[in-house]
This record gives sequence, structure tokens and C-alpha cells, in this order.
Amino acid sequence: MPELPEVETVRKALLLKLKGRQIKKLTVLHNNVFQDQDVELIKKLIKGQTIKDILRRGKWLEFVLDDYYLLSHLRMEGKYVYRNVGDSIEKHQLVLFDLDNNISLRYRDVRKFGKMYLLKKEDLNNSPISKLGLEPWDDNLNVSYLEDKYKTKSLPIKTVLLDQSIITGIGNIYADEILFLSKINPYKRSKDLNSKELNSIITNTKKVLEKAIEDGGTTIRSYTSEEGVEGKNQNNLYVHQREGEKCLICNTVILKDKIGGRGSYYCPNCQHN
DNA sequence: CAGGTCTCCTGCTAGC
DNA sequence: TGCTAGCAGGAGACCT
Repeated sequence: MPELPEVETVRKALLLKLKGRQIKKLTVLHNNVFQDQDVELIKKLIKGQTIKDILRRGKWLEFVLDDYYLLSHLRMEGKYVYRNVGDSIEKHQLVLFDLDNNISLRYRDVRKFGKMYLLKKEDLNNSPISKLGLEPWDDNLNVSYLEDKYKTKSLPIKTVLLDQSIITGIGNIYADEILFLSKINPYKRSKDLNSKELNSIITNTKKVLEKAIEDGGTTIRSYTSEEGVEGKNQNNLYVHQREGEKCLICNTVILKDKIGGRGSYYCPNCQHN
């Protein structure tokens, strides 16, 4: 499941390969990727556009074209692969971008959860991106910002960390890791956190995500940044997917509960509060 | 507005 | 061995 570090890893890899390339033809094999947008119109608009840059906001990839942004969210299992123009279409390939150098960039998504939007540049403020909260490294992410956002919420901090409108980019894996390093119980209500704990969340969010980016993301199940390229951050995980194993700090057995509908792993001793 | 539930989707796995 | 029910989950829709 691609979270911020995985999306950042994908972004860098795509940029190296795609910067300056022109899109000659768009093929859409599953219209739901573009939801209720007019796919025939999108095909016309995107033809001839050059990929100027690829940016990231939270878990969104933002392809900067001449006149548009193409937003792409990988959700659970979306990934990009390279083929040659004219190669046969493989199972789960939903969108094909035929480029001017004979490369066919293909979006593959087994569960079909991923989404794309083609937007005029001036419409970025009226897109899913506009609803995102702060990037983890934003200077405005401080204790008073979190206090303000958290004080009205009675939900468990585990759930609130996944709220993309507060801090963007954190997903299920890293939420568990951030709470472990912060020594905060995932059930604790966000409004009950003190300033020391909030500060710890901010510090550890950056720390966990930076380390994961450095290691090329976490490869669990299906995530790979490029075919054949696996991240190695799974070796750094303290609690996620370690149910029944011993805490690396205190030897207590790691528990797994469902919190807010998400599998949540924690050490009941280190995170006892 | 806050929060709970449902929905999307398919591969994998536990259980018989 | 083969079948099936249940599970996994990001985020938006919908309801209370």
C-alpha cells in the first residue's frame, strides 16, 4: 500500500524516465479510473502534451503537463510499468500512455481502486489536492496546529493520523510506526494528547517517513516502485505486521486490533498510556 | 459538524 | 485437492 515514502520513490523513478516525453496517445481500458470525467475529452486534451515535471502532494502524484495537471492516486495497489508501444495489454493494465520514444507507460491496478484526474492548471484549487493538510516537513506543522485540529476529535489517534486533511501522506503502516516511536497508545483520543505527545508525533512522523524514503519505501505484499525494484524499509518496522512477535524494545508480544476498521499493531507495554 | 457505515475490487488464505 | 467465505484497505458517499 503506497504511502508518502512509496509515492515519493515512484515519483523519482518516473521523473528520471519520463521528463520531457510527449504523450502521443492515451488508452483507457477502465473508465472508472477517471470516475465521472469525460474520458473521450481527456484523450483529446492530453494528446501532444509534454511531461514537464512530476511532483507529489501527500500520496498524490502530480504530472505537470504543458496545459494541465494529471493527478494520480495509487490507492492500494496501483503502479506504473513500462512496455513498448504496441505490446499486448496485460491483465490489470487499466490506462496506457503511449509516448514519443516508443515507450508505453502503463498504469496497472489489480483492485481498480486508484484514481486519476486531468485538470486545467487553474483548477488545482478545486481538486482533491486542495483538501489535503500539511506535508510532514511543512514549517506550519507544529504543536499548536495539531492542538487546533485534534481538540475537537474524539476518535482514536490511530484513526486521526490517517486523516489526510490534517497531515497528508501517512497511511496504515507508518501510522502504527509513528505511534510506537512516540510511545502513544493507538486508542488514545486525539483530543486527550498533551503537547509533549503532539511534539513527539511531529518529530517521529518526519523521522519515520524520512527513513522510509531513504530506504526506497516499504515492500509489503505488492508494492514495488518499479518492476523488480523493492524497497527495504520493511526491515525497519517495529510493530506493523508483527502480531505475536516480540517488541524489539521490551520483548512484550505485539498485539493487533482493528481500530477504525484498520488493522493496527502496537506494543501494549511501550504504548500503555 | 462529527462520526459511523458502506462501497469499490480482486487475490490470497484459512477452513472444511 | 478443490471449493468457498472472509479478509485486506484509502478515501469518498451517504446516513444519523
